[in-house]
Amino acid sequence: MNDYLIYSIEDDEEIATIISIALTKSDFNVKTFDTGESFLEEFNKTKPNLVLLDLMLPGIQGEEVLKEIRKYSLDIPVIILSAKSLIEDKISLLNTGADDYMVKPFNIKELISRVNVNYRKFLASKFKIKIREYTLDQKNEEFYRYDNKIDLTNNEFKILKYLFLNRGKVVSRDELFKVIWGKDDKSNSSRTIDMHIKSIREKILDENKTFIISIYGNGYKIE
Amino acid sequence: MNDYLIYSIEDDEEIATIISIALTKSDFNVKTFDTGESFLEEFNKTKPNLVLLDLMLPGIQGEEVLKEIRKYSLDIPVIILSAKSLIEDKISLLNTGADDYMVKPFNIKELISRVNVNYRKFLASKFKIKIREYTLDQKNEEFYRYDNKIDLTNNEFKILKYLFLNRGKVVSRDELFKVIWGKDDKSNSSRTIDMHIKSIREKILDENKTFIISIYGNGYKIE
DNA sequence: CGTTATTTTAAGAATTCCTTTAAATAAGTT
DNA sequence: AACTTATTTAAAGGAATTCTTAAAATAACG
Repeated sequence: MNDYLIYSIEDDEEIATIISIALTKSDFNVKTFDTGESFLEEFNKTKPNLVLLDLMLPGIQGEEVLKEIRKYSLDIPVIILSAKSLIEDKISLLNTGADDYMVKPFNIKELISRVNVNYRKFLASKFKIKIREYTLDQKNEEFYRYDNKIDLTNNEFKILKYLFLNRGKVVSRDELFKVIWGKDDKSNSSRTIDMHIKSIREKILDENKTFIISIYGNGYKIE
Repeated sequence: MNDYLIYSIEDDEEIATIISIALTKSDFNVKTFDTGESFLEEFNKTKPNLVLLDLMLPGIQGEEVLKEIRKYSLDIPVIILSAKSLIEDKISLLNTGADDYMVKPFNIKELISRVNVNYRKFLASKFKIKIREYTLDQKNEEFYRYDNKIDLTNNEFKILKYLFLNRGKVVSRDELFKVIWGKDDKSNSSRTIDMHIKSIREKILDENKTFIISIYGNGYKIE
């Protein structure tokens, strides 16, 4: 299975099964939801790479679901799958931020092709890690706040990358020394890491220390 | 009119007119062609930002046109507009590299919406200049060969950017001095620009000097 | 073949980045 | 509140990178 996670929101069990089987055969990782509510609950925990969204759902409607997704991310592609063939609906949804719109009944192979259009683009962005308004690009060793590049020095970038890769975990100074400088010693005396953290915080506009958090007696972490 | 250039290939005069008027109203810059041949001739001179492509054309067929476009560029979005509603056609074209597929008769407002989906993405990539296998990103001050970032120093980047912006024109050392160092003097004695050119050529793998070309007695240029 | 321009090599100057030190502030403990 | 320990900050010297210059080697032109 490849690492492309697709959430499918579809209350018609038969259609949901067809979608799930076809995408799985194409090696995608699919998870199906029968309501917008159950999708959003999971969405708040784990973000998918692509969303297939039915419009007419029991409970919260598809359009509202799309708006919720777009509040969080402008990047996750959303393909609308709907029995509503009215042109007004299509236009409205595309303008609300949907990437594509297919009218039911649709051909499953066409759906796969349209998913693949987005998967191609995903492969190019694979090396990017996003946390809050920040994006760290491992491949090109770049760092962004919103769409703006921030120039970091070599060591600054390495430290930040290690914190990104260990999101949620407290990283000690000793650990950073081992990983970035490749040495075991000088842990207690030197304040050089603290200095780098300081200049990173300045550059990325985190002077309140809410992004890179100091854990007294233990090190630093990013939530 | 905005700076988004759309080529529409459509032999049905009535449809062509509708498309042209609607896109123009939405502030796009549209140029219409009634054959694949006439389109390709113009395409070889000027690249559009997006292509609307009818499949059934007199002479060369739409699918062949798409392949020609994709030989040159994987980036230019192509939306297929076709009376062929067979699912096999859709899938085949999407897999050949089309970004979208609309079946005729289509609603013109939906077309506009789908064009806008691509226009949004274009706005983000506006600051990139591509020449041969190289991409120069003015916004983030980055330089790429194929997909790989090349680190340039400040002055190296400025010189290369000026050559990119003046593609085809011979740029003298005096001109570079004025523009990049802001001074008029020291033109004849110093060899510092030559040194920068040398290290740029090394970094971007142009040691044969076929990309940055030396014009004896006049300066440098990029074709 | 002689002249002039460009490329290359090498080394010193300038700038940027890294590290250390010491003082100031903040966090936890009794 | 006072004490202890940790973190942050400011400043300065050392290290590394980038820029500039000079001079020799190579290439282009008439």
